[in-house]
Amino acid sequence: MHPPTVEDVARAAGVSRQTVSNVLNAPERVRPETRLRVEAAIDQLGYRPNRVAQSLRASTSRMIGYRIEPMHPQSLASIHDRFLHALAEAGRAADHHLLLFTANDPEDEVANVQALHRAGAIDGVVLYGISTDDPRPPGLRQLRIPFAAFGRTGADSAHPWVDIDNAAGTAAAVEHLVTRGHQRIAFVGYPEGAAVGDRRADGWRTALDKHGLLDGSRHLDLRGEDSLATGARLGEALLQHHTPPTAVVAATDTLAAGVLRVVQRRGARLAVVGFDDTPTAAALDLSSVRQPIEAVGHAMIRALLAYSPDRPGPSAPDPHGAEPTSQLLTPELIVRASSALH
Amino acid sequence: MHPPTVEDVARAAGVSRQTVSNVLNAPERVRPETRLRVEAAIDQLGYRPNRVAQSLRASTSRMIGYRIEPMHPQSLASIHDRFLHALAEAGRAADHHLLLFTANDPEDEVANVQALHRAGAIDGVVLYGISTDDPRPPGLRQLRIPFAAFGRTGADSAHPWVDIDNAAGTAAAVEHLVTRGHQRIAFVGYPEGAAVGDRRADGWRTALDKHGLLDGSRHLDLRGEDSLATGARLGEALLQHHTPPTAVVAATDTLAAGVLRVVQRRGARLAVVGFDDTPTAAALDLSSVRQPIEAVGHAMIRALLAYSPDRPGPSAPDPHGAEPTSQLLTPELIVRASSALH
DNA sequence: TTGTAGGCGTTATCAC
DNA sequence: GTGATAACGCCTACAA
Repeated sequence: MHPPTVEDVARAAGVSRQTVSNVLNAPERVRPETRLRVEAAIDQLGYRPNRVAQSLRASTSRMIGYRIEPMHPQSLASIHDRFLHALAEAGRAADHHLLLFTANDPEDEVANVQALHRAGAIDGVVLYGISTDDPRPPGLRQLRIPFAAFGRTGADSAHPWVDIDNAAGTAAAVEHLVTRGHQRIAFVGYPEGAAVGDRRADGWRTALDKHGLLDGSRHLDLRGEDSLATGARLGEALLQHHTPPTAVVAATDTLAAGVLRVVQRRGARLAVVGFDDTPTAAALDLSSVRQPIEAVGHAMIRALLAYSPDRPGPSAPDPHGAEPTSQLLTPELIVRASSALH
Repeated sequence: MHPPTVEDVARAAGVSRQTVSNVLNAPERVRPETRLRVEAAIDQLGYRPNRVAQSLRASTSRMIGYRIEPMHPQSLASIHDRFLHALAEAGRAADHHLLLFTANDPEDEVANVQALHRAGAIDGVVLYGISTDDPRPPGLRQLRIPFAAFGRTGADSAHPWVDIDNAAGTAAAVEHLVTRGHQRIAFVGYPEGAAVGDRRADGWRTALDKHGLLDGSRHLDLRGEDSLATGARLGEALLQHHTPPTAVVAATDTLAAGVLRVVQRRGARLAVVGFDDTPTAAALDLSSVRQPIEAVGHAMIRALLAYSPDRPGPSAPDPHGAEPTSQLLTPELIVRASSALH
């Protein structure tokens, strides 16, 4: 009726509980013939070690917390789905599972993580959508709760993080456009101050400068919130400029889609490249910079688990003092019609 | 150092462990003054009951399994993100959390659910994307693992499910279009045989019939796989028909987006309504039928937990024999430019 | 090589 | 009203 326990397996195999445990955790210590008998019993009963009991015993839940946010309605589909799947897949490989929770804001997230951690429900947490002055890294560090962050804050980076090279992404977009003959290439991005947005702007600026095109394009740097409407508004402004650009690099697919809408409505000729390669980009035939999100997920799980070894013994070096295993991954440009037709 | 336990609280409050437990689980049994002292100690130490120990003790993990699928690349952003958040939120209200796992296919999913269930890691599972002949409901039923399904299979419905009224959704789209004066309204959907697709086609057909418009539109019923390319191809076919429609109801936003692309490319006048109200719909200014996905999430958690009472004692009636608390929820049409301009 | 004992943190049961 | 005892299933010493 109830799932079998070691006890049941032991009885079935005619050995003691510990022999069963040894077969599972230290097979070399048990005589082959005994092992075979025990393994047969395990198979026959369909025995699986009870994870809850294991967790209690080891004071390790093998669970990783993750806050699932309500989707921002004004923004397009994010790459969130892909990221979550990558995390789950990477976790599986390390015999860890994801535990989803909700929160109202970053402070609330820290509080909920602390509660879950104290309750032994999670060993650590993966942070998504890090902002420049994100309160979560310092908060969790102070609580000594293991975590890994997707993205970097402004100053603090003395904890595991994984990030994509945003500047390299926009730079690749510029390279592509320059190769296709564009000279005046605009940038449409977030307001200055957002770390991700600033890095994407940097990549655009640096790549232009490398080709000696910065002087002709520097004034074509427009910013606004991440929404379709803003993209459309900024696109409009670009088209009405007295020296309009022939191409635009956008900081997000959402902004790019807004620009694209204006372009199509006006029948203008303006190459557009977005960022994130959301499903919408494919739908719009929009060239976009694709984040290697699967690799990010795997790197984050690795970093998190390295940061918080299974059982930090008292003699082991303080994991919080160890050098974090952080990584910067390079995105890839996906070229589609929006930048390749004219 | 380590999180405080009942023991610590008891010591701090000068009572025994059980009194602490009573304060938490049967407050009426403890003298008010003692209770206050214990509660103060709990607050001061920041004590949280260890969920793992609770789970072991109660043989209930208060975890709900959920398979996270890799996103289908050819399809647009799904409503998956919203759904997951709704589930997590609803779970929180019931003191349950979601545990994410991966699987290669439905059979593998059942196997993984069984493993997790035997291991005591989950109490039940929420099924997403049910197809007509889905192997998961019968499989899980046979394993006596509690579950709730988003969607219905062909025959079997003797288990908790929540579904949206797909026919009502397309019918609402038709009503809207008829009100705006359209007479020939086409349908673009999945190949026949898919339960969801068939129901959406039914709604279209029935609504047309109600207005006596079915004869003029019956031939405008095109099917194909759920992709942008297919949508574009079918849209093309519709435009070149000798009696072309003036409006189209699509079974998904993906198909609708494909149609829309052709419409814009050709400058044709054709109203389009999609289904799912994905973020892409907003990006394309595409009217779309929106599923009340938050309500679905809540209903599913309710159904699942009602289906699997906390501790099904041997004397309790077999939960698998109880009447399932299933629900059909009505979607809502979101009108945008794609169907409201002309 | 195999078996015996104890405890991870919680709560239900039963005395006091 | 409060406190001792036992048990959930597992694993890690230690002993045989």
